[in-house]
Amino acid sequence: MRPTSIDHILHRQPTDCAVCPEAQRCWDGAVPPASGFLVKRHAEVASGTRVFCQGDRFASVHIVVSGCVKLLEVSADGRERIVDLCLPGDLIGIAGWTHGRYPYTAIAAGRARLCQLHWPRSRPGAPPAALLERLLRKTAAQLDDSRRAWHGLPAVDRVAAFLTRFAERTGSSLDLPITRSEIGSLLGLAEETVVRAIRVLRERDVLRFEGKRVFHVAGAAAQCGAAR
Amino acid sequence: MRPTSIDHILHRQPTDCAVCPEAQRCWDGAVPPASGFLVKRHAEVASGTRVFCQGDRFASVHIVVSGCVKLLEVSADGRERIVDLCLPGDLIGIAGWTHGRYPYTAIAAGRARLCQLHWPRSRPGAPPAALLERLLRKTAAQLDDSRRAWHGLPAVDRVAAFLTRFAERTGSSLDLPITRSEIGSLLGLAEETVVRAIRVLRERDVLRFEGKRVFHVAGAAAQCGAAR
DNA sequence: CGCCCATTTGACACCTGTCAAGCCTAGTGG
DNA sequence: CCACTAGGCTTGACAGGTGTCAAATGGGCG
Repeated sequence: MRPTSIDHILHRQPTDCAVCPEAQRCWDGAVPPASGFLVKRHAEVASGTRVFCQGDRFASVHIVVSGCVKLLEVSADGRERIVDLCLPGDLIGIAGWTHGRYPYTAIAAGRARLCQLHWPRSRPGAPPAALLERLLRKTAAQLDDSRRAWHGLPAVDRVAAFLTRFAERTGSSLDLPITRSEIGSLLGLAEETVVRAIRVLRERDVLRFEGKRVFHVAGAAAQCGAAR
Repeated sequence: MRPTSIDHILHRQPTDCAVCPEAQRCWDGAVPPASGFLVKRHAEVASGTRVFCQGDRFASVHIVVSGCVKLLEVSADGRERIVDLCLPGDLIGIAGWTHGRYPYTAIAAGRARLCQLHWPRSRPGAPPAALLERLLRKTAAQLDDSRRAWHGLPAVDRVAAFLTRFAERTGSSLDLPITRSEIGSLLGLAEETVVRAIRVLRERDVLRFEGKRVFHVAGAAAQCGAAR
């Protein structure tokens, strides 16, 4: 499917997150009204929709409300790599603020809903303090998460850790919105290695296939530690 | 050497970064006076000095001014891992703000100078907006950097990328403040693999040993791409 | 139906981790 | 000054894990 841009959906007035029932998840708690938490709420977009593109001038930050967004980076030598998979509550594009341009492309993986933060255009007009504080907390948490990556773990454990984390954040029953190849790119593994790792996990009853693409994860973290 | 704590050095009055000649590097530009950029400047500490400890209650954020600080994390299964190596300009400990406790231990690797940010104690009294903005920019940049990691690269390329990045930030002649074993922990490689990778790079004339521990890196990134 | 792509499986080379041993340097104490 | 030690560094042998290549299978969609 050819990726389509998200731009045509943006003709809305800003909404104050204070009146949004889902603000709890986005901001890790309630937000006070009229303190700068203004967003444009997007309609649900189809899988493959492009939120922004690597190299585009930074415009604003997005938050994932539902679904899943993948971040793709094309490195200097031309190889494409999946940098991260963003789930509800995750910030997207904040790195572009510092650099002036987005360092990666964001594409919806499966249907997704997003909010686009209202971002001041003028240079001195930075976002208000209350918003900055939440953004900083969230970004710091994401930085911490990304450091806690799957360094040095064998392939099976890496895949198990990825699936466990994914399941924890989406519910125990999950329908993976990305291909094995993309999981491999994200984890630094070959596609075939991911397939074999998933087979091992299924044989260990850590994963159960119900129907075709629906998985069930049962205490993968515990199994992982016990079985090493 | 037994790690000593940094606490005894903290009996200083806060300094405004606006009057500091090194603020340029810390904040990526000049900072306006009296806008909340207050720090306690630490005297240079010896290698092995502990800045804060994993599990300690969050107190404040530090910035590396000179030298090098390593972040250690002891995971749930007891294994120790080097999470990151922080160089001048890097923020340390911001993750503790969100979590309430520091998620890793920070220890000086080689002599280091640090500044401790003046941090409000009371909950509503968050840092001022100008400071928050810079912190957010820096944290976002660090997040972006950490995502650009060495995923999937072969060992030689990973070590080359690490050394190149280190050299870029410290100057072309470098004296590594950490052991091969620690580099391995940081990159997710075995100590012996790091040694062999360094030997390969030396044979390729990417690295040159001058004296005993002094290296010279010559266009490792270019070599790396060309030689794959 | 026929094509395209994701998934899966097998064979095989080689990269990397593990185990073991020895060397080198700095620091320590006699 | 020298022996001694501890820890970092290096090397070798070897097995196992992982990437690569190749091919078959299956599902979705025109």
